[in-house]
Amino acid sequence: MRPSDLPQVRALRLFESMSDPSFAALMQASYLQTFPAQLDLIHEGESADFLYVVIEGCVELYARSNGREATMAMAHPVTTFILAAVLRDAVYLMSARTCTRSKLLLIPAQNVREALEGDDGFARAIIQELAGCYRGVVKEYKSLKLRTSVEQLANRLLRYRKERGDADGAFELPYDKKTLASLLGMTPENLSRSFNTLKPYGVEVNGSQVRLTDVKALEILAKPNTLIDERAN
Amino acid sequence: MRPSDLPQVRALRLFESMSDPSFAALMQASYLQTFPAQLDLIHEGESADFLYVVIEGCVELYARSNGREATMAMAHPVTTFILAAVLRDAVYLMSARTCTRSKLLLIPAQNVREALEGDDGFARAIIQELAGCYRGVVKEYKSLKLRTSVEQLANRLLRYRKERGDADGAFELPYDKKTLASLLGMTPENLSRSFNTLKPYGVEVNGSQVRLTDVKALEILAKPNTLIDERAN
DNA sequence: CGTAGATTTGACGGAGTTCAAGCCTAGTGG
DNA sequence: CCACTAGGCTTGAACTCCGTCAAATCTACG
Repeated sequence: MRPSDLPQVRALRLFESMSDPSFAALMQASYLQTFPAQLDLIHEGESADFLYVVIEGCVELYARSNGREATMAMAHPVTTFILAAVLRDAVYLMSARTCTRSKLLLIPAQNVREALEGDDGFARAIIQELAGCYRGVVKEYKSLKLRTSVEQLANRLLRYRKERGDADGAFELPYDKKTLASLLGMTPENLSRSFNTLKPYGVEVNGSQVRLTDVKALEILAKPNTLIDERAN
Repeated sequence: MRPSDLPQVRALRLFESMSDPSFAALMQASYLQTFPAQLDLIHEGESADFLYVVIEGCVELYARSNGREATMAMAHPVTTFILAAVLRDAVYLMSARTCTRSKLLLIPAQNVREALEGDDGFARAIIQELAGCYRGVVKEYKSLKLRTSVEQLANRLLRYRKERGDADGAFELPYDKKTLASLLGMTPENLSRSFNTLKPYGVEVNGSQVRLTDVKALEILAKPNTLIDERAN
C-alpha cells in the first residue's frame, strides 16, 4: 500500500494506540485497494481471511436465509467490518458488497491475531471497538423488535437530519430507497407507503431529497430513544 | 463471597487465563448473591456499575421503547451479561430480571476495567468473550430479519431438541410460553397458533412438554442454518 | 427522444395483533 | 377429598400491517 495512505489508517482509534513496529508490520502485510460499485467482497460461511476497513465509499453487509435476503448494516468511512469473525478465526456471518466505488484496506486475519498477541495497546483498542460494535447491533436489534416500520423510518430520518442536515434541516438519503427499505426491514413498496404515512408529519420527499418541516410532530410519532438512536454510548 | 464458590467462577473461560493475583483481587471486590425469581436487577439507561455472571438460575434481558417491551435474550449458567456496557463505562442498553431464583456474581465495573489494564491474559479472554457475544446477537438479528414467526419457532424447537432432548428426543420448554413468545418476537396468542401450524410437521405439545415426531419434515420447513442456529462459530 | 431501472400505486392475500371469551391446571381453603 | 379461584394458555373474530404481483409512472442517461 502507498505510504501516503498510512496516516489516515494510523489515525483510526483502532490503530492509534498500537506500537510503531506492530503497526508497520501489520500494514506491511495489508492491501489498500479500490473496488468498483456493486462488487461482492465476501460471502457468509467463508472463513475470515481478512479484516476490512472502509477508507472511502460504502459497503453493504447483508445476509441470506430461508430464501430471503436482508441488509444487516452499512459500513462507512472510517470503520472496520467483520472484526469478530477475524478475532475468533471463524467464518463470516454476513456477506458484503460495495455500494459505491470504495477504497478498502484489507488486513490479513492471521496478522491481526498476531498483532493482538504482541501488542497490548492494540488488544485494548480492539476491546473498545468490539464493545462499540456490539452495542451497535444491540441497538439495531432493539429498534427492529420494538418499533413498527413507520416508527423506524421516522427515527432514521430524524437521525439523518441531525447527522447531515443542512441549515434548513434538509438532507439527502444516503442510499437508494431499495437499500434503505432492506436496511429498515421492509419492502421498497412498503417504504414508499411509509413515506406517504409520514407526509402529515412534515416529511417532504423529492427523489432522494428530504426535508422535515415539523420535527416536533415527527418526534411525537417516532419517540426517539437515546438508548437506540444515539451514536455514542 | 464464599471460597467454595470460587472454583466454578475461576473455570469460566473469561477468567481461566487470568493471573492468580488479578483474579484474587477481582473476587475480593465481588459479591455472590442469590436473588428470588422475578426480581429486577438492572434497568436500561442506568450506568453500568457491575458486571454480572449467572452462576445458577436464569436471567431475562429485556428492553422497552415506544410503549412496548420485548425480551432480548436469556442468560444461563455460566455466562456473563452486559459486558460491553461495563467495558465502555456506559449505560446499560438492556434491563434484566431473574426468571427463577438465581445465584449471580456481581463484579464491580471499575474493578473489571482495572483488571483489564493490568492483566493481558484477561484482556484477550475478554476479546474472545465479547466477539462471541457479538456474533450471538448478529445471529439473533439475522433470525428475526430473515425468518417468519413459524420458522423461528421451528428452528428454536430443533435447537432445544439437540441441546436437551432425551433419548426419545422429547424435551421441556425452558421458559413459560409468554416469555418464549416475547423472545421469538411474537405475542403469546401467535405462539399458540404457531404451535398449531407446526402440528402437521410432527410437533406434539403438552403443556411445557414437546416431542418432535418428524424431524425431517420440520427441518424442511425450518431450513436450519449453521450461520444462525449453531452455538459454536 | 428512447430505454432500462428505480419508484410508486393499486389490488389482493397472508401473517400477525388485538380484544374478548373460554378452557385448563395448579394451588387454596373448606 | 372436593370445590374454587387465579393465572396461564388457547381459541375465535375482526382488523391492521405488510408482502406480493402487476401495472403505471418517473428518471437518468445515452
